[in-house]
Amino acid sequence: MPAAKPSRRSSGRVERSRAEPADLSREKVVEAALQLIDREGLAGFSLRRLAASLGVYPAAVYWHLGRRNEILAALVDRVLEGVGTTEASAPWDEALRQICFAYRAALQRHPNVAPLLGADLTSNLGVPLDFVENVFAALRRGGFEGERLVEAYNVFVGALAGFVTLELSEPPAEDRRAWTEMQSARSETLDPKAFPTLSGLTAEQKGTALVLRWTGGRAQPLDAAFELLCETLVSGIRRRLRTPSRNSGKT
Amino acid sequence: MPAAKPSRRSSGRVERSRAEPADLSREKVVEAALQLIDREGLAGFSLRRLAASLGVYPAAVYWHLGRRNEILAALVDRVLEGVGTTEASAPWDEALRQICFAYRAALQRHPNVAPLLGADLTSNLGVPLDFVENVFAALRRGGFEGERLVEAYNVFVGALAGFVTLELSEPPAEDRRAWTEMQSARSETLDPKAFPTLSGLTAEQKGTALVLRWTGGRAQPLDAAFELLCETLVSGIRRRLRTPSRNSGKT
DNA sequence: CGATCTCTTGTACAGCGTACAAGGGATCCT
DNA sequence: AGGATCCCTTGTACGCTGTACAAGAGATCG
Repeated sequence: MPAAKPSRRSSGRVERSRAEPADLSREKVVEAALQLIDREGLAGFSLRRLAASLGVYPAAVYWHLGRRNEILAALVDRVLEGVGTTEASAPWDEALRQICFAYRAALQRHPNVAPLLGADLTSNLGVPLDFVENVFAALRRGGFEGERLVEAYNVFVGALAGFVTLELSEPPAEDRRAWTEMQSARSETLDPKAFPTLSGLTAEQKGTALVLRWTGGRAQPLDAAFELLCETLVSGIRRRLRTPSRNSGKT
Repeated sequence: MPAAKPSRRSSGRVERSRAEPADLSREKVVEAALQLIDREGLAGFSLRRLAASLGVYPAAVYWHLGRRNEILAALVDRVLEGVGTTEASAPWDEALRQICFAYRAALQRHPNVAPLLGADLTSNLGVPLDFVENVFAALRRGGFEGERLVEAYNVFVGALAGFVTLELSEPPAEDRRAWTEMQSARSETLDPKAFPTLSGLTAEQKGTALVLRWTGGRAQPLDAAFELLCETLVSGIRRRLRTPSRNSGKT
């Protein structure tokens, strides 16, 4: 005898008249997931909430997208769409710069997705291949081959993705205030004996320094640092081209 | 009427004779948490499992360490212990290099902790301040002041921490095989039209390239890439010293 | 000897990811 | 026309999670 209302053990569904067709699709679910995550953050995202936002039972979204990880991968793919595209005519270092800025811009549009890219190998399945292709292509145009090609690629991608994720990370939405207070207290009450350099910093400096800051990189983008990062990566990689390869005379 | 055994609704505790004193302490709990995370990975870590491994009810560990986030912050602090220390006599760029390698070595000892540092602002509370202090101190010794000091710091810390987290991230432990197959299938069946550069790579190259690889950075450390990253950061930051500051004539 | 403090027990709540049997409704085959 | 087949959704269930809190044991102190 099924109860008239689910009442307990929240079914994760919202009222919806039976007449409407629901009519889900992969794209619709991904779009709804993105909206939910933009609104509530990654922590506030769950299959049940996603289902509820579509007026549907959890297993329905499950059917279209599969497990949680696959949903997130699809999300990553959606967010990074087109991030790899560069002007084919651009010189290789210029192409790298374009990719840097496009990547960051894409994540700034959906900053709550950023954590997925920094820490979770799972979501790598979602990274669009043209992004990878174009980084490799640019480096090859620049003159990299073999081992050193992959090295340069890893440095570029690792530093870029890592930096952006770190920049965009936010304090936990729930106890945001407590966290903020604790963090700013920590950096105000520094023992000048133990931390001479740190205690010499101005409050504004501490407020924008990566580990010390008590606000996420959304409110305060680290634009100057990011530009410096790009230039550093490009020039460091270019510099590498000039150093002799161990195997230079081999082939 | 309490049941003789907890039986259902697993209490998260393991059998332990009442006589033993438990006798927890902050340090013991942190140590147990670290062991658990080393063994089972971050996903397999929960307050209940931690409590069980100590033969204690969950609320007991709660009492000593507080919420989950605070436990994780304590963990980060524990893992990064001493990572900041440099020879005071070392020139600034050498000090930065030392910090790079010490940071990576610390996380390689406990790779499952890595995701915490790349993505979660929460765990920043756990980063030891002497790490921050010494990066700042080195950069200041190098000649950085004001805005550019913080910029250089952010580039260094962001790229370093980001890269290492990315390098050490692993596929989800549960369906590791399915994931591996899917990922390697993806990079073998590349359309050479759409991805000419990628499909020209050897299997070994694809297996070590950051987004494409189907194995984590623990089995295959990206040593060469990491060294290149360090040199790139140091040289890029040094290069910055030579470029004129916008406000140069101001003060 | 009783009060206070420190630490642990025991239980509860709401929410989570995942799984699966069942069924409605359209479509297609014969 | 009627039945089988497929696509998609409903319902419900299981075991797990973080967090909370009242109650009590045991040591310490006045």
